[in-house]
Parts: sequence; C-alpha cells; structure tokens
Amino acid sequence: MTRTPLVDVACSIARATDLFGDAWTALIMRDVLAGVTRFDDLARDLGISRKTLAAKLARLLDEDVLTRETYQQRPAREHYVATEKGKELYPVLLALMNWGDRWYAGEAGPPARVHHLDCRSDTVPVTTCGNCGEALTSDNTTQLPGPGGRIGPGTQVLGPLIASRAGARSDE
Amino acid sequence: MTRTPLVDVACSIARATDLFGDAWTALIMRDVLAGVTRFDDLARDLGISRKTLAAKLARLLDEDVLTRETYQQRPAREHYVATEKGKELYPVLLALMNWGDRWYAGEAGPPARVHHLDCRSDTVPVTTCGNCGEALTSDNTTQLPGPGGRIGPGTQVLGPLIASRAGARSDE
DNA sequence: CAGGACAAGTTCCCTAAAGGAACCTGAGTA
DNA sequence: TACTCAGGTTCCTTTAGGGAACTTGTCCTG
Repeated sequence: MTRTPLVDVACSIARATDLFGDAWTALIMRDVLAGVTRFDDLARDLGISRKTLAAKLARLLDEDVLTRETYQQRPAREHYVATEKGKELYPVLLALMNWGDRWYAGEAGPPARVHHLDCRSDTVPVTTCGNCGEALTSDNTTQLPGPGGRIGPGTQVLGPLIASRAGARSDE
Repeated sequence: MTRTPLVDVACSIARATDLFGDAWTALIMRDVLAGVTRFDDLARDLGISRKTLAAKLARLLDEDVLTRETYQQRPAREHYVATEKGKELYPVLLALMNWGDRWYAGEAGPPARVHHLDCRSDTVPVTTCGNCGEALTSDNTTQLPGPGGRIGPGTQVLGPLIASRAGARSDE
C-alpha cells in the first residue's frame, strides 16, 4: 500500500492518525481498555486475522501504548495492558463511539452505554474547553499555528488559513 | 485488502471506525472543517493521491458527512462542506489532536493551538460527563450493554465482561 | 479566436498490507 | 507419552493505496 508516512508531518492529528488510523487499532484499544486483553480473546472477539492482530499489537507495544504483563505464573501467560499513553486514548474512543451512536444507532438504540461510576449515571461524553468548560465545536474554535508549527504536507493549511480564511490557497 | 466489513457489527466504535478508520479520512475532515474545501487544495495540502482523495470524498458524500456546494458561478465550481453529521466529528478530531500533542509534540511544542473563540483563550479539550461535567477516563467508567446490544464479532466482549470483570473469556 | 490555464476528476500500472487458514512451539496435565 | 492450550508465524491471494499522466469543460488573454 505504500502509505505516505504521516509521522513526520507537523500535525498532531496526522501523527495520531498514523498509529490510530486503521480499521483495527481503535477496536483493539477499545477491547483492551474494556478488559479483553489476551491474544486469543482479542482475535476471537474482533474477528481479526491472528497475523494482523500480532502486527497491530507489536506496533502498539512499540509505541508504548500497550505493555505486556504476566497475569499468571504457572503456565506463564502474558496479556496486554494499556499504559498511561494508551489510557489517554480513551477520550478518542468515547468521541468515536458517541458519534457512531448518534448517527448509526438503529431503531434499537445504541449497542452500549457508558456508565460514569463517579456520578452513578449513564453518560454522554461532551468535549469541552479546559478553560471555561463550555462545549467545543468547529464553529466556536480556530486553529492557530503553535510553537512547533512548520510548513509541510498536511500543514500547509496553517499559513494560508491564517492569512485569509476565505480564499485560502497555498502556492508551492 | 479485503477488509472485514465492520458496518454491521453492533458496536458504534466499529461503525465509526469503518468510515473514519483509515489514514486519510480524519485528515480530510480536519482540513474541511478548517476551511480547506476544494479538491485541488485538499490534494495539495494532504499530499494524498488524487485517486484516493476522490474515493474518500465520494464515500464521505455517500455517508452524508460532506456535501458538495457551488461556491462560484462563473466557471461553475463546487467545493466540499461538512454537514451537521460531519461537524460532529470535530470532537473526535480534537481528542485525536490532543493526544498527538501530548505524546508526540517534539521539543518545539505542538504544531497548532486550538483557540476557543467564546472564552478567548487557547484551549485544551477535555472529554467530560454530560451529566456532572467531570472528566471521563477509562477508570471511572464502565461499558454496559445498551438497548441495541447484541452478540457478534466485536461485541462479544459485552457478555463476559459484564459477567465478570476479571477472568472474561468468551466460549464459543 | 487559438492557446494556455484551472479545477476537478479518471485511468493505468505497481506495490505492499490485510485476510484466511494452516502450521509451530513450549509449558502444563491426564 | 499424548493431548491441549495460549500465543504466535508462515504462506498465499486479494485489493486499497501511491504516482503520475491523461481528460473534460470553462474561462482568460494576446
């Protein structure tokens, strides 16, 4: 497939997407965070080919999103556990799930509910501003170049966009 | 590649992932929501092959995430605009970007900042409980089967998981 | 009014990543 | 010693994605 390597693109979405942007990684992380952590269970639950699963897990270990931990000594078995970095993918999963629920839940309603243990109620995740707590939307926010900003594929948007929001057009 | 069709799996993450879980769709949506809406601009900005871009856009139109709108009459040109459904993907992008920033921003810092227009400050998105407003994490939430729940690949987790959080293991 | 520029795709060929399914290996345990 | 199970590998085939050139319909300019 010769995917364009997105890692070195100066855009955090691109970087995250490079890892997370395939059909399986999100589902693997969902399962791992939900407690399905063993190779065979993952393979069975996801219906993924064992080969692909092995590759994905290797990548996730490599990226330090998952670690392998021994969960029993006698026949020495290991399973996969989310690291801090892995756990922080949870908001991404929630957002994805929430969107899927809103737009694809059939008449039967969403297939799963998220229950917030602290307030003891089923919850709908809302992405809010860390400052004021208000919900963030594409309309009430703008992207501005940050300290690490630079021009390159996938970021050329920044320059022109800032310059003029309307007729953005990057010459090469 | 013969990807397993995830659409009919009873998991909203899977459904969302089926559309969103490829390297490009997230980046296309980022650009469209940021104001890069024309075919050529997208192709140039993303460094995506025109063929793939055409395919992705067709899919997004098909899914009603984007619409085509005429933006000038004289040489009759159209561009792509996010629908309501498309705009609601924004939280997913924010979560992805936030994660990328936290874990992949180099010494230079994140490449872009999100500015919240309402409170006039650069913001960090937080995924919170729609009820109590507290931040949601994988530790303070559980997934419970919803009204549309059913067993199948990618959802088999629900049964065992609910039954016992520890030794989950789905027999077939 | 011919020639070039643009925007927006489409077509062709090639490569590599995903799927399927069988095979492998090392440690219990009957 | 034979069997089972967890956790992977290996081999082969299919196909989405990359690159880049080609196409079509409209302007614009000399």
